[in-house]
Amino acid sequence: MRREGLLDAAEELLSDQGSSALTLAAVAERAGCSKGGLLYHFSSKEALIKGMVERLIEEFDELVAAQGHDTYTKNYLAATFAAVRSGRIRRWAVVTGASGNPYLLAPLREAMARWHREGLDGEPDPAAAQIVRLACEGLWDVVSHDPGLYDDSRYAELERRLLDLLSE
Amino acid sequence: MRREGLLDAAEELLSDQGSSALTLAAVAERAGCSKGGLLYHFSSKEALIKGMVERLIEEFDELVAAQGHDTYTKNYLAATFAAVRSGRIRRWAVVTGASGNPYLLAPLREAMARWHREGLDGEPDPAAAQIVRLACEGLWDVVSHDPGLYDDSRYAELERRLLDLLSE
DNA sequence: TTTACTGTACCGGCTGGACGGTTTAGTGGT
DNA sequence: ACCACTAAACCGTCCAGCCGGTACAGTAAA
Repeated sequence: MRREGLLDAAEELLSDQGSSALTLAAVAERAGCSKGGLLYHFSSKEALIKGMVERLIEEFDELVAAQGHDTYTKNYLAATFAAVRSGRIRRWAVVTGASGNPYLLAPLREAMARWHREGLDGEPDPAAAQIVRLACEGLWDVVSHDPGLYDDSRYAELERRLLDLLSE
Repeated sequence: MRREGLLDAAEELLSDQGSSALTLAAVAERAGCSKGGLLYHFSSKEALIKGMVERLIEEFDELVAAQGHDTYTKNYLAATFAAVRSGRIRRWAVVTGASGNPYLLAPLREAMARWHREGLDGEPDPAAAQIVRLACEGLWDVVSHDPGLYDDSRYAELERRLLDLLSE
C-alpha cells in the first residue's frame, strides 16, 4: 500500500528534521514517488497530517487492546512499554507535525482525554492508576527527547515497579 | 522590558493558534510593536524561539530551586504542581514553536536529560523518584492538551500520593 | 548653552524565495 | 478503458529578513 509508505515517509521526515521539513515535495521524494502521486492519496497537506494522527491513535488503541491484562491501566502500561522499547516512537514526531493547526490536534486531545479517563474509577486504586498512566505519558515524552536515557534493565525495573503500584 | 513582552506575545500566539501562526508580523502586532522593533531585539525568528526556550528552562529551574524540600525530586514535584496549578502552562506551546528546527530543541533535550537524572541515584528510592518525575512529565503533557481533566481536589490527592511514594 | 555626534530603540515598506496546490500531458499494468 | 500513478511547468500567497528612515537621550567639545 503506497498510502502507508507515504505516511511513513512523513513521520520519518518529522522525526529526523523537524516539522518545518514536512513539505509535500520532501515527503514525496522520501517515499520515492512524485508530488502528484502524493496528492493522489492525500488531497492536501492537512489530509496527510490527519492521516498520520488517525493512524497513530488507531495503532496505539489496538496495541492496548492486544494486551491480556485484567484492567485498562495494566494494558496501557504494557502497551506503552512495548512501544517505547521497540524504538518506534513516532508519537512526538506526529504531534509536532500537527501542531500547526489546533484543528488537526483535536483527535489527539480527544484520545488523550480517553486514555487518562477510561475505566479509571472502576480500578481498585484510581489514584495509583492515574499515577501509572501519567508516568507512561511522561515516558513517551522523555524517551522521545532522549532515547538513550534508560537501558533495558531500567525499563524492566520501571515496569515492574509501576505494575506493583497497581496491585498493593 | 520590551523583550519580555515579545516573548510573551510569541508564547500566547503559539498556545492560542498553533505553531504556524508564529510569524514575525503576528508576534509584533500582538506585542503592540512593529516588525522592525521585534527584529531589533531578536535578530531572527530563530533567535526569538531560542529566547523562549531559554526563558522556559531558566524559569523552571529557578522554580525548582525555590522549593524548600530535602531532595531534588520533591522540589521538582512541588514546582511542577505549582506551575500546572497556576495555569501558565507554556511548556507545550514553546516546544511546538521550536519543533521546526531540531537545533532549537537541543537545549530542551539537555534540560530534560538533567531533570530526569539529577541526583537520582542519591535518593532513598531511585526507582520511586524516577516514577514521580515521569508522572510530573506526564502531567505537563496531559494538562497542556486537556486543561480541564483534573480539578483542585484531584491535584491535591495526586500530589499527596506522589509525595507518599517518596517517603515509604 | 548651543552644536554636533553617538548609540539605542523602534518603524514600516519592500523583495526574493519557498511552498501549497493545480493542471496538463503522458505511462504502464490489468 | 481505467486505475494508479509520473514528470514538470506554473500560479498565488505568504513570510523572513533587509534597509532606509525616525525619535530621542545622553555627552562632550566649543
